[in-house]
Amino acid sequence: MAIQVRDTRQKKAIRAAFSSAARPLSPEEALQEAAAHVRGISVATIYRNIHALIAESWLSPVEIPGEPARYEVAGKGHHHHFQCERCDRIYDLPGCTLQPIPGLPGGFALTGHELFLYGLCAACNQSPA
Amino acid sequence: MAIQVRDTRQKKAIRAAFSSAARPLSPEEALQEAAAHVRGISVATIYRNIHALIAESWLSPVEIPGEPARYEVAGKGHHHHFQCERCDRIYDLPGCTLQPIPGLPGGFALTGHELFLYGLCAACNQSPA
DNA sequence: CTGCGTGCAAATGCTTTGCAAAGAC
DNA sequence: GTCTTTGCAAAGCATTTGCACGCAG
Repeated sequence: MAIQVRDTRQKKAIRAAFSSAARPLSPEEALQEAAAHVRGISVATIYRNIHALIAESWLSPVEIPGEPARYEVAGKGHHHHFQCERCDRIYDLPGCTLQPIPGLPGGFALTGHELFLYGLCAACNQSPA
Repeated sequence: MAIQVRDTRQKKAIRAAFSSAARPLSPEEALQEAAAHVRGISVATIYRNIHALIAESWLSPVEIPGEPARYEVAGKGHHHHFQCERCDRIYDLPGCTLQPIPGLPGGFALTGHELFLYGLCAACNQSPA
């Protein structure tokens, strides 16, 4: 599959969905957003365009432990994510405050890290249990 | 599905697989280990017993971003994991050195975290590229 | 003996892919 | 018009489940 180059109305809608979202979206969420502007858009198209946009470095994947991946517009620099345990939405957290990593077993080489925080988002935190 | 209570030869083999492993195992890895002792053991049995052992708090799941979950024997206390980018194996890291988490957006409540480190394990680090 | 647990195979849920038709340029 | 991208439906994986037989207690 070569990189997609044409600017179709589906691709525009998908870009718009991610651009206007304040948080990483799942393919399903992106589909719903995009479907509001392009009726009949299919999931396959969402997935194909997500991959194309990643190849263009316009999107980057946000892999959540034990959950389907989300995606967000690239270029935000190094940061981590917060998942709400009630609504399952993912939020961006500014920056990375990780201290120098300690005691790796001998012979191991470190190249990167991922940090996830869990809790309640503002919306869920305020609403009744 | 009620908790499984019988000590079948399959369950023994599965427990043995995780007990003797020095690292979290995927269901597939557990199957291969267990199959060496119980011929004809099926994947379904692996999954069913993994869930039963989790319900017994004997196993705990290790969810990896973007990868099928691994499982390890429970009771190790709070710790994190390291994934080798070459062989994809997961290793335990002793303890948690995470500093108090900083600037959460207003109204958010923190309840937990997950940290993953990536790099090369000792074995892969020494072998030719 | 009496069921619970197993193996098998069919069923999921999410993601990917083949193919003919629609549409970008 | 040409060649890419779409929509649909079928195929893939990892995991789950239904069912009849086999084995633990």
